[in-house]
Amino acid sequence: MSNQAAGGSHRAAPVHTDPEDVSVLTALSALADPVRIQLVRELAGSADWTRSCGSFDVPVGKAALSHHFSVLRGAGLVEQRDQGPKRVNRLRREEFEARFPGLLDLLLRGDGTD
Amino acid sequence: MSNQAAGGSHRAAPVHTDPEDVSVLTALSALADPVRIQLVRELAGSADWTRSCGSFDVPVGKAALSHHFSVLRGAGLVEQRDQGPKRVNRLRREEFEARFPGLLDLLLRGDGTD
DNA sequence: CCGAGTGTTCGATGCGTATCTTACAGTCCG
DNA sequence: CGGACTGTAAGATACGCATCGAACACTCGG
Repeated sequence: MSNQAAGGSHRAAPVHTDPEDVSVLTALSALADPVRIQLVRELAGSADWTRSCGSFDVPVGKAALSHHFSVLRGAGLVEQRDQGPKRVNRLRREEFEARFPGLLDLLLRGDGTD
Repeated sequence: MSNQAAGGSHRAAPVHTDPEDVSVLTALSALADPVRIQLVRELAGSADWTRSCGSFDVPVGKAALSHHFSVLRGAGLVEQRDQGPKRVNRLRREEFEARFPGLLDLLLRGDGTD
């Protein structure tokens, strides 16, 4: 069972989806939700691997939060890594941009119009 | 009752929303639906004002179809005009592109990946 | 080894919405 | 006028999904 080398965890690694394998419908569905939009925006304003799941200021419980991150992973928007007891996140900017050019920019440049 | 000059109708004119007044969330929600994606794509492949609502090859009844067009109007994606007994459509490409740059292209250039 | 902290999973619930059927309102043509 | 055609409106239904509470799994520090 040689798995992690440095700072690894013995937990089930999060399942990631390559943005290249994501359909337009899946991408749009993932982003068509107020909570997930907020997550992506907040994540975009932070450095990679600096935000744990619980560190986001969203008005939902942790169960729903976990679900939202699962959806974001499935859409190739977020990458997660276990760091001690926490699960830290990274927005897959370049990869997602390569698959859906301009889409992320739309969200991030998005006015408050919500 | 002098109302319309050329080819007018006495029906309640469809309510349109200016793309400028559409939120990102509304736009994404409108496009996060298989039927509406197909409508937009088919509409994009046709000349303006040449397609009546019933001329689309979608697997839903006309009631649901009417609803979908209502959503597309509300997202500033489609403009409608009454032409005789039919209601003809036009994709608001430029206006929508100005509000959400690249979003329509994403859909239209979208691979079959659905 | 225990306890605090973090996140996932499961079951249940509520709400939005996509859908259909039916009925209705216009428009046009004969 | 009457009938065919087109689209909307209203009511009913069903399914998806966002949410929550509770239980569980894992990590780390005393």
